[in-house]
Amino acid sequence: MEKKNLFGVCPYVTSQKVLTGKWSIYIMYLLAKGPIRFNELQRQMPEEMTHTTLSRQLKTLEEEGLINRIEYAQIPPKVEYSLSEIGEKFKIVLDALEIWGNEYIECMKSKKK
Amino acid sequence: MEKKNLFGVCPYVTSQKVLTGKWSIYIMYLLAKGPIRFNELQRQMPEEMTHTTLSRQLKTLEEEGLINRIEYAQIPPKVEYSLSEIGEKFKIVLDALEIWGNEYIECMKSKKK
DNA sequence: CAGCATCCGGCCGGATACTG
DNA sequence: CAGTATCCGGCCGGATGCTG
Repeated sequence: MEKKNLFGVCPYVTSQKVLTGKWSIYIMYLLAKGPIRFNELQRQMPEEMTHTTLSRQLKTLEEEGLINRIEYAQIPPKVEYSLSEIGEKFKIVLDALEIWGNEYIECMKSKKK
Repeated sequence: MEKKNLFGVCPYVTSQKVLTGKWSIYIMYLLAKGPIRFNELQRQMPEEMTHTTLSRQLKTLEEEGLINRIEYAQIPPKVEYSLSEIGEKFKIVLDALEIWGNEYIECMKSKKK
């Protein structure tokens, strides 16, 4: 039996692809709180990252259709990012990740002793 | 304010790290069905991948504590992989991913037209 | 303020070959 | 059957500098 590329077919393979970026989950988490501007977003990221990197990640997520980018025609420029419709639905994944992530952290702590 | 590495603190950052591997989600999905042997696992993976690659991914997941590796002392060798306790709890994430992944796939289909 | 162009280095996954 | 050793190429993220 021929093996196939299941991207766009299997939900797990597809999700994996979307979540590959080093920051995608955290960006989605921040956007889930509401629309946010570029610089504010960068400030809230957990680790230092250049705007180049953040910009690239956002562009990828936008191309994947997870987020919306709204540009206001003004000086200085203002751009707001927000979750798209399908991005909003991603919140159930975020919820699950939050629960599991906390359990995992606890689990690791108790093993280190 | 100093930015910090929130691995082991923030559930999202921690989860992201764990899910970076190109195959991690699908492996977890297959293991969630029950214990499975190495070769059988490889056969069920969606795309062709060498055993070297699979072996490395499994080792990583094992080091992270998500899966158990049980080696049976026999010839020919037999090794079974299964979810650890914290790995079992990961199922809620898998469920969320399955739901969202399918919605995402549908969403993309309708946009391509 | 937001973004792009470009360069660079490291890491990760794939391929091949060998071991018990 | 399962795994390791080694090499290699590509991709992705980080750094820097320029644009409107």
